[in-house]
Amino acid sequence: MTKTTSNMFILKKKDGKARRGCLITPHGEIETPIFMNVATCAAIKGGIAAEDLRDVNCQVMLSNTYHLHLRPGDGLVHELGGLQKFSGWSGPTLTDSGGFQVFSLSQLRRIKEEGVYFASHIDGKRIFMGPEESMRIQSHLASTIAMAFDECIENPAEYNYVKHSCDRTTRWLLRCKAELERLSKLPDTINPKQMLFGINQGSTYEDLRIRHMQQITEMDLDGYAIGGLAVGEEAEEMYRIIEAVEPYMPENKPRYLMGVGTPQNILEGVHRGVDFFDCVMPSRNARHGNLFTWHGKMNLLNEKYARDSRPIDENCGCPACRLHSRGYIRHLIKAKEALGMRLAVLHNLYFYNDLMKKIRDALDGDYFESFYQKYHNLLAERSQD
RNA sequence: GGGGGAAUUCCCGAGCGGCCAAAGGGGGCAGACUGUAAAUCUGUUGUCACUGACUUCGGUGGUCCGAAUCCACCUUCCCCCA
Repeated sequence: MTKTTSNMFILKKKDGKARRGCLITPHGEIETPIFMNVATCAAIKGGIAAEDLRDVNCQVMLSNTYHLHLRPGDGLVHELGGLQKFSGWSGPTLTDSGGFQVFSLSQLRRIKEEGVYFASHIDGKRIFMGPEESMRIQSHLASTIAMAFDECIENPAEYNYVKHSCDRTTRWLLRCKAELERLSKLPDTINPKQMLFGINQGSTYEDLRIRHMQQITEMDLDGYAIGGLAVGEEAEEMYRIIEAVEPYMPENKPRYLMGVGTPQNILEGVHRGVDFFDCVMPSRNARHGNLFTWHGKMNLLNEKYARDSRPIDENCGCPACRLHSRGYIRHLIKAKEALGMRLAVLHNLYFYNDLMKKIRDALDGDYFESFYQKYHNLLAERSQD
């Protein structure tokens, strides 16, 4: 892959395992630790536009290869200028490879050495996706960061299956790298500096995790992700795996814990040396009335909030909290007014991005450890407010 | 004025002699959600001293071992004919 100064990770500071960094990309700088906002189909569900992402202090928009390939088609997105022009989001983007769908659409797929045969969840049509297809689609989408095509295994998983799956994921990674290098040289490639992150698998087996991490870090990629966690195992087990595998991750490359998680999970992840996170939780839970605040979680749909004139969180500067009461937003969600979900999603995304900002501030100000001690349990509790 | 039909638990609506505290929706209440097949899914929704008892199917009375279900009258509503 072409190496230029525009794709560079700078590790600014460390506090224990926790890292404060910056990834410089052609689409802007990404201050880490960071939470990426999930926009699977090139939009955050709940009616959130690119403009709103700026209001909510989003740094990176994350979209999905599989979903955009099926609809509207990656060729169409390419014609319309790639993900940035297509969505109106001009900042950095990351595309997930479709590997997670191999797992989440497991009823509709068959895995082989060459790739995965899916049945489209939209119309049942048979489609094939392998490493080359995933890279071609992501190249069309022109994301800042492309993810390797992997198999995400549900936990618990059988040791031998995991071992063979990891080896296949490594072979797939080699093919991803070769294909993306080829694609980046093509004249109609929108983002010739597209980065590639490899993905570590190995379920909950520390030896397989380490072995696989050693395999993929030999390839000198732009970043390394830990995948296959928060998919059925206990949180403590997830932390154990991160701790086991972290020493084998290069210091000078960004580290991404895929699909994680709760505010508490994220703080624990940072504490263990992770830089990048993403999760559907803030947006999905918001749509269902579950909100995150600095005094714990709350279910806004609960009757006790019906006559509550306070904002969701008094310490929040999001568009919902600046102007609206709990009682009002609760009413909107219950009445199925689109605005209700929108405000709730804006709040949760703002909260997550604000959490990351506060974590970065704590690292910059050398008080991360006390920040961690103060919040790592509080964030998981139910709000008593 | 004559003829016909209907009234069911918060709402709509099924049930038409025992297996009915009464299907199914809606609404209410609560829970879940971790690289989004998710504006979804699950539980619960008469009362209580809750593996049982009690009250409930427009009202009153009756038939029957037993009635939301059958009969009589009453009340209200709807439709058709005048």
